[in-house]
Amino acid sequence: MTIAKTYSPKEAEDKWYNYWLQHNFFRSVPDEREPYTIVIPPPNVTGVLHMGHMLNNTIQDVLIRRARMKGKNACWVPGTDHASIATEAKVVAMLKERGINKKDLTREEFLKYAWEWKEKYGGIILEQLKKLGASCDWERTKFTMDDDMSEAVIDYFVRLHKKGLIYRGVRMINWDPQGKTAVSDEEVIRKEVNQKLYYIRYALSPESKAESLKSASDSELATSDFITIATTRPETIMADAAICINPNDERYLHLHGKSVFIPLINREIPVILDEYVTMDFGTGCLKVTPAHDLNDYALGQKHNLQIIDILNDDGTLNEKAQILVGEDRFAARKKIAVLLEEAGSLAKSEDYTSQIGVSERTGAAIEPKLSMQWFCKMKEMAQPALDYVLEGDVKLIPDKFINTYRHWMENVRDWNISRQLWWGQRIPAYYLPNGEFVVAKTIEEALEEAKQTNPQLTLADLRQEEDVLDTWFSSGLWPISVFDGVRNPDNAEINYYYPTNDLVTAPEILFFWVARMIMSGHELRNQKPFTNVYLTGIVRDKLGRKMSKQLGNSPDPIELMGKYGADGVRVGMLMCSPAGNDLMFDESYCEQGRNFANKIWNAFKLIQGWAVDSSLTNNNKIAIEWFDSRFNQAMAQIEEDFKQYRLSEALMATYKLVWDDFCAWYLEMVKPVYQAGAEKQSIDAETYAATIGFFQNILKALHPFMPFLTEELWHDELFGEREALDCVIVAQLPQIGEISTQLIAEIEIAQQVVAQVRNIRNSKQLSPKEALPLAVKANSGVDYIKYQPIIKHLGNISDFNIVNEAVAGAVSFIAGTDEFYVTLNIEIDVVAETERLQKEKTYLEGFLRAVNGKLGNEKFMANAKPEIVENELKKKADAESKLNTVEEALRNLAC
RNA sequence: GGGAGCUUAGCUCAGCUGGUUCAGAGCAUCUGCCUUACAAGCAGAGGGUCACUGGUUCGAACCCAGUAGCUCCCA
Repeated sequence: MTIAKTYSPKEAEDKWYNYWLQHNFFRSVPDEREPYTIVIPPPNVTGVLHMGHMLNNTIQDVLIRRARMKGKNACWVPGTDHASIATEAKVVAMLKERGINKKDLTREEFLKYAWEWKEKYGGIILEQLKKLGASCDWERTKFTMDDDMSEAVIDYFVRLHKKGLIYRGVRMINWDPQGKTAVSDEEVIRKEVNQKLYYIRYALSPESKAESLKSASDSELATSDFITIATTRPETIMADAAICINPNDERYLHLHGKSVFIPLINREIPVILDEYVTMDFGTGCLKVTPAHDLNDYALGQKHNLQIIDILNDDGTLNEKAQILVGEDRFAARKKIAVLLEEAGSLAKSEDYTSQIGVSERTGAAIEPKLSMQWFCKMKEMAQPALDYVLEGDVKLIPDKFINTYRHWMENVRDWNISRQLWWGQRIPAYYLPNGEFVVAKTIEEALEEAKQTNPQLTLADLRQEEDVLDTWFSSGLWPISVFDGVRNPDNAEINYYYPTNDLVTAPEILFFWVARMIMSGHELRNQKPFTNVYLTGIVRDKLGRKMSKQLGNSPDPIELMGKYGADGVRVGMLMCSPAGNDLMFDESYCEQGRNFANKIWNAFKLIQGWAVDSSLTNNNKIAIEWFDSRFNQAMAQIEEDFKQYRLSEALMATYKLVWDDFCAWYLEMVKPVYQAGAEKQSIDAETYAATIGFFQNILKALHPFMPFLTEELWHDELFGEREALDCVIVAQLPQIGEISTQLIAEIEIAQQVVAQVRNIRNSKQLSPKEALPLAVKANSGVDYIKYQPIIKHLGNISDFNIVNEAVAGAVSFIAGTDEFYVTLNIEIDVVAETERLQKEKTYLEGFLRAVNGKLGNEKFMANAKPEIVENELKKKADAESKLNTVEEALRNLAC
């Protein structure tokens, strides 16, 4: 391999991704190994890759690659969902550009265009995932509207309907006037908006007026002539069915049993009494509009009020409004305010902020609307789905989401599953001429069933429901349907892969999706769909704002990978992503990732420059033994981090192992002194072999995080000839070997010594090239002779002596509990040195006091666990020993 | 309005069962270095009243109560 100075990811990425594909490394088929399965949260087929996907899929890829390297049969199933509202909206827009109006098309014609659109743009996001390195089994790619997937959805619908879990009914639903469809409660986003609160006068009817004269209070809100209501929606007054007041409201006692006229259209409506009305909001008089408000609807039901729906499906006013017919609801609001003003019915208007619901998909203000819809009963389905989580069969990571989950599941309302769209699975309900319907998988089966009540019926008499099912209804089956487990519940694949292991998704869709998969898993298989749900945070910019197209604060993932390399971006994403917490993303994390890749590249370059000289003996036995221990220690730590899904910590442990332990210490310990003129630097055979072995293990440890760089280096000739299938992607992670904690601890002291010497050089402005003499007066059991070569080499020490007495006139420092002396050729600043030592002495004395305080405290001795007491005793001994050393050093300085 | 969570260094976060020489990491900052792997680097350093107030305890970043600020979910 030719040696570039820096790692350039571009070629490596394309090369190795294709290589992996060619050799089927992502492919999984059931075998005798333990399966490890992840199903991708299917991205919206209309989508393009954003930072949320990057995070989500990086995590999945790390998990799946690691599983593969642990000998599991790793299967990551990719795919997309059909996103009915979003996709239909895009197709409608596309048609509009071509001058085609959806209304002029039949359902079949429209679907043809929609599929055409899907074929053209639908695969983009999956292609983008490949750039990231996603090791999905692409042969398994699924789309929620594939024939088999749709069939599963229909089967499931029929099944739930048979069990009485699906019903049809009139309900107040969330209507999206732009998408012209109902949306579920979960798809409505609450938004704070500035509105106006209009105060409108309703005239009392003549007989009401005559009577009320007697009892009228002097309230200006309700004189003998009118009462005033406050509303944010004056355009709906034409749909009013009553005015409601609180029976306890003393201001309005005179209105009990009276009636009033709606302004402008002069329709008479009753005044009703209900404690529901808040007396201190607005005027205490509430206009009741059952067709256009959820609460008013309930009130209307209770008081048996008329329902007048004055809105069309697109949000314009219909004839029932009598005035402003054909105007959009928002235009009508402005116009009616003017009309009311002119009519003298508008008392005043004031600014008011309140929350309104907007459609998650189209952004349109949601219109509460009465409509016949299909519903899925949630109570029965929610209970077992809640139990899976509460009993720990399904683990939410982090577990703080259990509370949220429980709260939602315990307060869940029936799920509106019908959508007034064409793009999706059409509900398999068939209406008979008499208005009844049958639910069946096909029209033929429906006819069979219908014939049981009316044998005369033919296919032509049946009319299929126009609505399609909510996309979540199909994605709720995802972990089962991708393995064909709905249609063929006992097939080999579903039995092998299901339940899946880990699901990686966003907390935002805990209910939309996660809960519903648990429900369908329970319903269809009496099993959980997955064991662990890893909930990622939302990717925000460094100001904490959610990344969005409108703000333009989201970097383009593809450009980002071009700039920092896929590995760099993966590292960058993971570095700042503790589970369940939002991450404040900043490009500098990717930069750090890129720098890390470069560091590894250069460490490799160093080793590449070595050549074995068999005449040399191995002087690096301790270094080798030490790094071996450190490596094993780190691997154990990383294993633990993964068990707890602390991915960012696992990455950081790997990062430090490579950068600090391997590059900064190990390589510096063993690296041959530069031999001028030599093409390669001579090194003994044992050190060379050990180092290459370490490097290879490091590549394995790094691979899940940085697949491309590691694969690139894995195939270098440095490691000898490789078989075609000998790739790090399928290499097995090293077994965790023995860890000598003593060796690690002692090397740590040696490292401290080296750092202190360097520090002295630095602070005295001495050149690193100037070798210094060092002496140690050891109280501890550390065998410094053993570490002498390392300390001498790394600290650039001329002589390293072990002494029994303090060295006069030297700068001293403490490492561990031992005192070290560096003799300098320059005058020692006695004052500064004394001050430094004095400071240390004060600290140690304080520390010792605290420890002695504890040990002298009867309650502490009585209550603390024995090992804690023992520890305190050790602290005491150590501190006393150090204090002696410092005091001695001070005495030395004084003379 | 109801519920949940968060607040630790300039930034992003660890800190497990209250007890290690426990106040940590990475980045950023500062100082000195173009030292034959790497300036995308090396060597070293500084930086925190653990949001605030009280309580429990021999001992509190950690447990409890209250206060403030922030975030999310539901209505």
